[in-house]
Amino acid sequence: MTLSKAAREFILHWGEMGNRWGVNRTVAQVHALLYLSPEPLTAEDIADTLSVARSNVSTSLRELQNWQLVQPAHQMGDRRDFFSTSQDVWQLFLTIIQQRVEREIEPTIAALNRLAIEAHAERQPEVTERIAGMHAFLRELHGWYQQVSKLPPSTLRSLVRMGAGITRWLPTPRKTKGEK
Amino acid sequence: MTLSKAAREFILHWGEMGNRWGVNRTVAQVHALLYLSPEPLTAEDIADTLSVARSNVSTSLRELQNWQLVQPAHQMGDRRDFFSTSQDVWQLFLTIIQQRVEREIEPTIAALNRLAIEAHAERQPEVTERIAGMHAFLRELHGWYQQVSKLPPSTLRSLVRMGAGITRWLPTPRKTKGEK
DNA sequence: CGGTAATTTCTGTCTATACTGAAATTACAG
DNA sequence: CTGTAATTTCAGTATAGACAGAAATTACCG
Repeated sequence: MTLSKAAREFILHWGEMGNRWGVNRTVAQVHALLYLSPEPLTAEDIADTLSVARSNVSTSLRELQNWQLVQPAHQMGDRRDFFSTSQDVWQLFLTIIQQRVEREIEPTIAALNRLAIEAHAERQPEVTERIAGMHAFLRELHGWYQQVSKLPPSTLRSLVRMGAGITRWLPTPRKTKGEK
Repeated sequence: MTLSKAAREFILHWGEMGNRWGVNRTVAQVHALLYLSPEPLTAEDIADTLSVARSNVSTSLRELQNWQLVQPAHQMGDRRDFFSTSQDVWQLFLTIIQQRVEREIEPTIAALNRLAIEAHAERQPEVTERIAGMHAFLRELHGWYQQVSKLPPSTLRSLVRMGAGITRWLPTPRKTKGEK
């Protein structure tokens, strides 16, 4: 399969972005390709299109499936696996956040909890204070995420669209533009 | 300078986290150390404490200053630079987000804008559609961020504390727990 | 049961980046 | 200026992680 210039550049840019956020470049590229593709693709399609080894694609697809970003599907009369990803960007975004929260934020909160206790036992008031501060912050943010992520997508999107305008509706209203 | 066990583990964990999010491990460790330290430290303090080369610390500090996370300071009668970082976790968080938005999100939005036009010119309706979808999503999120990041920290924090409870106050109220 | 297509796993190689130590530069005191 | 402390730059080395290709495994056909 051959890519248009725009598609190629999109995939390259996505690989680059992935890299900056700690995601393997090939993994990000495979995902970008699937995102662009109107139909599911086989691993071989992907390898050919991106010019990477078949085995590399296999590993990347596995990784994307672990992240729940890519699903395999089958077609009648074809033994190969076809892979696809959601084309709903919000859906993708929420999945990625959810995974990173589970894999990184939650374990970190647990670790900080333990370390705050340890620092306290070691009689290190400043260190205890800082670790506890970070711990409280992550818990706060995590609590917010937990609640917000459970909202129906439409509510979530309107919250985002509202932006800071939200403060307009709060019980102790802030000054709005134009007021003195 | 010698670290307590809790401090050492905190720094190591932070380095690991940095790594997962595309930040150089040493850079993250230097920042973690400064975060824990009650007073500003010299580059040499840092190098000794973390057991890395003095030059490596120099580069990491430069990087952290570029990210506006670390500030140099001077003390009377001492020619050395002393470095410190904010101990306000919210402050740190907002700075990091701001930097990543400027360096990565904004350029990506610009690139997607260009690529959507290009894909359209290439008569690739599906590709155009997908790129435009991603573009619209990032713009939406970016607009939200722009507004919210300008709120006074206290307002921001109460929004986070409120979590999904915010929906309670909206003009077209959603069902709240307990209601039918 | 073979036989074959598809896929995964594994091992060695390669590459990008982190890191060190030395050299160069800067800043400043006397 | 000259000497010394502090810092940065730079070139070479080391290392972690990405990747390819071969071998092994799996799935399914007749």
